[in-house]
Amino acid sequence: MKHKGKTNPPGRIKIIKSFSRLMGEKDFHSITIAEIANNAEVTEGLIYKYFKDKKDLLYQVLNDFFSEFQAKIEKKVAMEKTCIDKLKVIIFASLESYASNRVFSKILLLEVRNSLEYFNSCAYEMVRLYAGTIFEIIEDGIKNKELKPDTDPYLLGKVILGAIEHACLGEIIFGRELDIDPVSCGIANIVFNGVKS
Amino acid sequence: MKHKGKTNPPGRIKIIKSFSRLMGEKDFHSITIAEIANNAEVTEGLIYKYFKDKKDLLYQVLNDFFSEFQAKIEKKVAMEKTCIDKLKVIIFASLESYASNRVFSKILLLEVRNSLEYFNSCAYEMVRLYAGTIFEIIEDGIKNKELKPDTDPYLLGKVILGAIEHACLGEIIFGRELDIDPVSCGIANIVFNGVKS
DNA sequence: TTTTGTAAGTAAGTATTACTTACCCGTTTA
DNA sequence: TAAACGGGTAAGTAATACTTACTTACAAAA
Repeated sequence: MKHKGKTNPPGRIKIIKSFSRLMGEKDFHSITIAEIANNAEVTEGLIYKYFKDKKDLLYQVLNDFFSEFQAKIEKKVAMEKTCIDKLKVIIFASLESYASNRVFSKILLLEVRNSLEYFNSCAYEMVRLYAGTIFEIIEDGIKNKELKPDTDPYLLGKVILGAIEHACLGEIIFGRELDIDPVSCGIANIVFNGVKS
Repeated sequence: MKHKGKTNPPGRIKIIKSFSRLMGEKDFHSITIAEIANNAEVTEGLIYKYFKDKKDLLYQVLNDFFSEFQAKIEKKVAMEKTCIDKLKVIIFASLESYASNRVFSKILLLEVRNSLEYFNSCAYEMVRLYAGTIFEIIEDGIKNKELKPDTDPYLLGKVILGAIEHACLGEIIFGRELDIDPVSCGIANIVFNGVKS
């Protein structure tokens, strides 16, 4: 009997909590199903009631985190008027989320992209939405002349996303603190004004 | 009896070739040791003569690729005079290498960063060298006034690295062709001149 | 009130897979 | 000439992801 996803029973919650905790301590591959089950005080079999396999558990956890992240971003973006301010908010809020939720950022930036299944998951659907809003903001910015007319919106989007990710990658991997403010201002300054004098 | 690394026997070469071939077809985790051994026409045991474990094999292959990559970059950079031209060359050459060697880019961008062992490997040592040269070029560019004086060299380096990686990530993951020229020019244009009109 | 269906959870497997151990054989070297 | 060593094999072992068959509880239908 497979779980249909209509309810959220205590066992499932315990599994997700246990797994998230373990992801804070080590990498995905070195976490075992037995470990997750023991830690959650359920049996191994129950994990396979709620999750297709180990990776599905990873994707569902990411999906939960990303929903929250996406909602926060949308709300903050809606409060800004100009394209540049919206993008600045996205840069800041993304860095803030990555810095404050290490498990989330570890999963998103380091653990899922290596397998193609991920790109068919619900989690990836959300990521596409997030990227989509960035592209739209840029397109609007080009239309209303805030941004240079020859800007490639997709490329600019990728540059911003890549900059955000790479700027906090070291901190995420090595568990260091990240000083969000100067980093997000720095990225915005580089991308909007350029570094050539 | 462990291998000391003084020679490069045919078995070792066959293993590396076999593994590289398989990495072109699927992700690291779904490649089995048995598969690598069969494909290389050696026994599983031999793999553990030359490689500590499966991940060590991954790191050694990456190291081989990266040496080549690094040498090519260094040579091209040496031919340029200005900081901006040097950075442009790095952007172009990096994208070119990622696009022309998918196994290399898959390993570097998608398969190694999730485990801490990698950051103690020789391969990572080379990556640090590569990043180091970028930082140095930027520092020189600030000193000789090519770049704005308030530029944070480390942050700019990360933005460039992140932009390069993210700009070709989709193509690497989904095996699509990448049109290097417009992408590398586009990144350079964004980073050097900014997008604000 | 009985029955029936279903969701939550358990217990004991199985098959796969990374890794080990003990060994063989030819070349060099002390 | 024997010991050491490098390249390679064969047959294990231990661990770990995943399965299958089962129990219990409970709610709705008959």
